[in-house]
Amino acid sequence: MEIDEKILRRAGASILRCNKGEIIFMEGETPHCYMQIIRGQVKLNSYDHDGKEFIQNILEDGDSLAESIIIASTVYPMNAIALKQSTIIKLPKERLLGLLETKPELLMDLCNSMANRLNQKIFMLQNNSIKCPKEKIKGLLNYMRRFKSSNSDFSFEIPLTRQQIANIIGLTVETVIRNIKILESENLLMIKNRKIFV
DNA sequence: TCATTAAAGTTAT
DNA sequence: ATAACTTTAATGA
Repeated sequence: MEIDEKILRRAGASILRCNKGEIIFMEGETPHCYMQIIRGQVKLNSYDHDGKEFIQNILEDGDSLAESIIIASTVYPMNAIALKQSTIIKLPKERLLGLLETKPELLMDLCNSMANRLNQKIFMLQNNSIKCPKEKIKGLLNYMRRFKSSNSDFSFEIPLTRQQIANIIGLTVETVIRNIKILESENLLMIKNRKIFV
């Protein structure tokens, strides 16, 4: 979901700047504003009982932050933390709802974006229930390059660190590293300057 | 087999 | 320089 910045400003949006590592919202808080990243990178995460991080999503320029939660009128089920210095535009919930009423095109955008988010969740659920770590990693990498051509020419760079991959699929970095090397030896990916290409 | 721990090497800021 | 990330190795569940 990306609402034109001018529209948001006209509707009374404000700007929030945050530095790397800053918490934008936390699990359990009530959402008051629609938020959209103008520039930057934000992760949505949560922690399990013994503090192990689970990354739910990494969002970038133009992405909205957990819009389904505002619409559902619940409490945030995850934290949002800036991964880079970021500029975020915020619009109070009531104003967002007003916008959606006056601009029905936005409703369709919202619908589309929620459908995509739902698809992503379905994928993650299926992929993360796979036991074999190699297959889990393969699944994630394959999902990331879903809009690229199906034949792998190793032209798509995975924009994740190994630690991030591990925290998305619930493995340790070491296991991710070992299996990525196996996948490389099987010619299913390429490593160049520590970056993974599929 | 994978997680954990520790230690060291490499890259980015 | 210092932090962040990657890698290897040993050990244990």
